[in-house]
Amino acid sequence: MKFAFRPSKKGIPQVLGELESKVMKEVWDTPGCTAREVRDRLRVERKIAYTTVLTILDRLHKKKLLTRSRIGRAFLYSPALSQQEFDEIVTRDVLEGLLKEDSRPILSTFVELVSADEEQLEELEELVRRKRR
Amino acid sequence: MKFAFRPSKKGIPQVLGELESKVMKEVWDTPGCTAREVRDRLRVERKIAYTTVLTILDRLHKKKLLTRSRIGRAFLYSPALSQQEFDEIVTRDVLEGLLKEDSRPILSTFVELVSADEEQLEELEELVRRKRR
DNA sequence: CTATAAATTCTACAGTCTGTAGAATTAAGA
DNA sequence: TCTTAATTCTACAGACTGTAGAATTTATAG
Repeated sequence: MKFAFRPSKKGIPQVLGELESKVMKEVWDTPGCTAREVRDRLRVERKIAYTTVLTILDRLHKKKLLTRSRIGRAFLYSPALSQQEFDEIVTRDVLEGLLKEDSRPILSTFVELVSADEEQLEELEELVRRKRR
Repeated sequence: MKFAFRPSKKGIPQVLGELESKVMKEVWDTPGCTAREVRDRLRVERKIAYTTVLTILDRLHKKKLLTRSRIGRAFLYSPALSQQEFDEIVTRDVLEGLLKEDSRPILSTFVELVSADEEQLEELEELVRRKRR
C-alpha cells in the first residue's frame, strides 16, 4: 500500500477519501456484498448514484483493498484486509515513516503526548519493560 | 498547518512536494533571499523557469511557511519556522493524529519498532522513567 | 432463442494539490 | 520617460477523489 496520512482527519478518512471510507466500512460490515447492497446502504444517508458506488468499489479493488469474485452477473466484494490489519499497517507505516528521521525528538514527543494520559503512560512503561528483558 | 504525511517518502517531501521541499531548503539555508537567488541555486541542478520558482515561493507564503518583506522591487523570503520547529510540528501532528485512535496497538507497534535499535529503546526507557516521577 | 432487466465498463467532468511556465503588468532607477 | 527586473495573473498537465451518464455485456425469463 502507499498512502498519505492526514492527521487532521479521524479514522479511516485519515488514509482514504470520505466516500471510499464509507464504502470500506460497508464492506467490512458485510463481506461478500454486492455493489447494489453497498449502494442501498449508502442511500439511507444521502442520494448517491449506483455508478458512483461502482467506481469507488472498482478503485478500492485496484488499490488492492478489496477482493471480488463473480456470482452470476454481479461481483461480490470482500475486504482484502480486516480493519484491524488495515489499521495495523497504517500505524506501522506511519511510525516507520516518522522514525526514518532522527529518532530523538520523535521519542520525546511521543512520550510527551502519551503521558497526557496516566494509563497510557503506564501501558507504555509496561511495554518497554517487557522488551527490556 | 494542515498537511498530508507520506510515509513512503523521506524528509521534508513527506509533507511538501519535491520542488516545494527544495525551495524550503534553500530558504532555510539562506534566510532573507530573493526569488532570483533561489532560482539561481536550483538552476545548478536542472533547468527551471524563474516564474516556476516564484509560484512555489508564493504558494509556500500562502501556506504560511515563508514570510516575506519587500526590498526595492523584490521580495525577501524567510522561513516562518526553523526546520527544527517545522519537524517538531509535523511529528507532533502525526503522532496526535495516530493517537486519536485506540492507543493500545499504537503503543505496542511503537515500542516494537523502537526496540529494533537497542539504543533507541534505552532512550525511550529513560524518557518514560523521567515522566513517571 | 431472444428480449429485457440488471450489472459492469467506459468516459467524463469538477475540485484539490503540485509542477511548470508564458503573458501581462508594475515599478525602480538611469 | 524608457528600459528592465520583478511580480502577478493565468493556464495547463497529472494524480487523487467524488460524481454520474452512456454504452455495453450478460443472465435469465418466457
